[in-house]
Amino acid sequence: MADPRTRTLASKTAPEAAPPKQVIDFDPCMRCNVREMSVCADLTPDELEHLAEIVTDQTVDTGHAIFSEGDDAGSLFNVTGGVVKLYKLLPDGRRQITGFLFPGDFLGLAVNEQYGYSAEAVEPVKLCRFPRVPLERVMDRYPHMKARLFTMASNELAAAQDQMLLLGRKTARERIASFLLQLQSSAKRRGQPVNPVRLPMNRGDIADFLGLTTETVSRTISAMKRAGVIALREGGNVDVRDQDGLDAIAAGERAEA
Amino acid sequence: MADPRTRTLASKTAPEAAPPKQVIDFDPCMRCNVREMSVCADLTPDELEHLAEIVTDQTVDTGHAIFSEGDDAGSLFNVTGGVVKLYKLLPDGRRQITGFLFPGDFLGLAVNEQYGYSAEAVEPVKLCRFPRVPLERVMDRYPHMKARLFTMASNELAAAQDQMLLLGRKTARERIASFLLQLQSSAKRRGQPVNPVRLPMNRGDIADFLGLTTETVSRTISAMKRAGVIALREGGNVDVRDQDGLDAIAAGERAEA
DNA sequence: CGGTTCATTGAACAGGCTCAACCTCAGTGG
DNA sequence: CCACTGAGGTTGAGCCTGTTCAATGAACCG
Repeated sequence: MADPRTRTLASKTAPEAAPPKQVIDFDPCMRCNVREMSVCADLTPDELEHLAEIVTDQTVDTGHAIFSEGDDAGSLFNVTGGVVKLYKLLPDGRRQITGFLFPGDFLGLAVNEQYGYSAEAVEPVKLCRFPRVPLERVMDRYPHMKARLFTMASNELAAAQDQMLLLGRKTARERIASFLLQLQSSAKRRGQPVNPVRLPMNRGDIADFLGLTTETVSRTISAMKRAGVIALREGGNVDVRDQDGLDAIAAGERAEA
Repeated sequence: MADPRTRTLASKTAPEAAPPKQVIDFDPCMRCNVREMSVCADLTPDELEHLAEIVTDQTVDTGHAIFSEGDDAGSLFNVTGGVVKLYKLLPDGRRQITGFLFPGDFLGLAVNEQYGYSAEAVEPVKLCRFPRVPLERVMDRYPHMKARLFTMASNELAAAQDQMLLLGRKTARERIASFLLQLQSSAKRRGQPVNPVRLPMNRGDIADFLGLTTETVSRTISAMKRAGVIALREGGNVDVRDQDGLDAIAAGERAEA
């Protein structure tokens, strides 16, 4: 059994047959804290082992790039800790953040062999990295992993359509409220407290996500604070004081208040 | 063989075992004029036959809905003629068009059993309709059809990200120019003339796609006409007179002119 | 501490919106 | 044949939301 990654399935105990450069750790995927909500959900221990053979862990510090638009799209990534922002730039530097990623989310889908957007750490990030080619080989063996990837891409597409509605048609106040609700439901999905809402990104990032300026974001948040809908906690986190009010604002009702 | 659509694959000649209501036409997919650029590209005649068993043709008139947001997502569709718009609404009627679809494009992906957006005919549309459940059965047999669907969804996602950049960060002039370039490249991909550009949708639709108002769309087009970048032809089609100028405007260069 | 980054607030500005009038054109019916 | 109608498109005038420019405050850190 020269290569455990060929179609002849490797036995469960094959560390001695691994590439000599490093000892393969079969455990990281088994121990993965976000597996159940990631692209790796529903995999059998057997399948996880094959994944573990090709995966490498990676850490990225705040403000550092994971990859940049136009880079060769050599890998897919799964966020296991921290927060990532995805963005596109115009030649003159205007920036649009297309999404924030949290533990369990994946990134790296590309259409033309190249990434269509840049990815950067909002706070210290832990990732697992799947080199594309061997990953595809594994997924060819396990179609339901491909199906899972497809489901997650579909969810991303739906989120992108919501964001288009926000960017094209909502007011600044509605955008901020919608954003807070997004963070709440994202936290809920990951089993984290919905209140207070953690806001790991700075005002500039929020602005570039919502199609506004930092000043407008700041002013709008201040106004909602003044109105008693939210309150600011330490660390810049947001305490939602009037959930119904927030929901109403996001839905486009409640012009004042 | 009571039902040819069970997992036991139907033989090649089974029209007598078909539902009595209508004679199955094995040809429509073989004759399909957009197959090569659709989700059905690269299928073998054998696979096409199985598709043909579940597909039904459909026609939708201008202004009529194909489905609406919240409907049960029972089918996927492939556009074979005409133009479709996809959109989302806010409770007060504000509308964001998330995309225009042309022959070869597909629609109907859904996340929760329900469509997340509405689809309507911009001009008379011809569709082929794949009921979801039998389609998934067929795709389970032919994984590369699933792969093709995944590729097209990825392309859609990339387009959505471009659109977010447009909606969040581009000026009205840049949006119009980008839109015209989009139509050009879409026409090119389908082997249609790039100039003049056909504009089958009205000003209101363009506005709701670009996050503007009809007035701003109209004024901006008039300004570009005055500047000699474009000219209007009959049918509302647009003749691009200065392609470099249009490219420059879309890229954010050229503040005046 | 001094320096740097991020957030907040103020004042003036402007791009695109709102409201409104008018034009064109296709269809329709007297 | 022409008047009438209605929808879509264009243009104008004034306004408003969010931007720009600028100053100040707050937190962090070597």
